[in-house]
Amino acid sequence: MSVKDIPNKLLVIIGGPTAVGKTSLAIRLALYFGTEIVSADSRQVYKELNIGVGKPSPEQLDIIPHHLIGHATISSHYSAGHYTKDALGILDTLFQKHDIVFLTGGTGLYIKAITEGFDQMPEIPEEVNEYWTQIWKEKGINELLIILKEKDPDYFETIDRSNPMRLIRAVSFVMHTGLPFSSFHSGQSSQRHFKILQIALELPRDELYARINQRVLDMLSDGWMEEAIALYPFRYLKALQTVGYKELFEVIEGKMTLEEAIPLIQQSTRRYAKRQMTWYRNQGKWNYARPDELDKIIKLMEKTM
RNA sequence: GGUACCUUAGCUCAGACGGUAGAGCAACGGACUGAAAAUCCGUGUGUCCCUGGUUCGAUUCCUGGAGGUACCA
Repeated sequence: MSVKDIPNKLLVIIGGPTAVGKTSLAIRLALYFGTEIVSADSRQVYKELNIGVGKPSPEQLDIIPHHLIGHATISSHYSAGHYTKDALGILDTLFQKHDIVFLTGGTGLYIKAITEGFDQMPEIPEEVNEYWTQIWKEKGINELLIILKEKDPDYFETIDRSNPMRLIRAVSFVMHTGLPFSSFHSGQSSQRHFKILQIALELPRDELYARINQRVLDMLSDGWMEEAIALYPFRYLKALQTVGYKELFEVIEGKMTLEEAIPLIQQSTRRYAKRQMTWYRNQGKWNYARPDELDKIIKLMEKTM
């Protein structure tokens, strides 16, 4: 029997900005409902990244089985497309055993891929991407705009034309496949065989920012610097374009001291949190709750089931 | 205690024959289909220290306070 024949399956998504308390709340809920947790975090997928990305502790991972944490390596070019496939596969398996499954993490795009779907597209080899990145670096953004305007005028009209990464992706796609990128953007939501309840955790901003500042200090005393030193040789990998690691690499290079880096790491983490909050406010249908409002969340779940 | 200088946005500071003001950083708002902890776009948020005076009009000039900095005692 496949999942599509079983009604009344519920996926509860716990979103919210970094450091708001997603992990511990999800564990409490998963314990209460006797189920498991799927992560939706674009940096916790890497086995080499630990302290600085706020992975659940080994003790926490012992309490509740977690999925899609540390299953990829930093050299593997893991992306939202891979995640979508992996996550849907795991959800299928988990819903064989459980009526309720929790999905939690801070990466809005990954969550959106689950709730609304992600169009199937041909894989673009990494070298193609690197080639056009090089062109951009050497000739500037205009070169990419000219190509895109010719090969995919529709997408050229809608794309953010000052965003190099989007342009590189679009040009790579168009030049490699010979097809307009826009023709793959159906904008259609996928049907899922489970119900979805989205809960965004929130805290007053002062409180959240204080937690972020403290968490950066905690991570450093847990050995974040040592982790960064070990990862320094890999600093150019995409996986390491990550809040905090970037600053610690500069400390290693002697460009600043750790004392100077700490406020900068706290600041970029706060900015990251702000971007996440913007996402939740404007993408998808979220119910808001504080991280200590367990009862409210359980009631919402009962109403949905 | 005396003398000089300073007090304008969250911070560092510009500025205006007198017509309620602007930079950098910070902050805030936004976008978002394969790097999304990435990347990109937008926005000045203000008792111009307080108090009287001159003036049609004072943040700007004058008086008197308060706070700060430096030097002299």
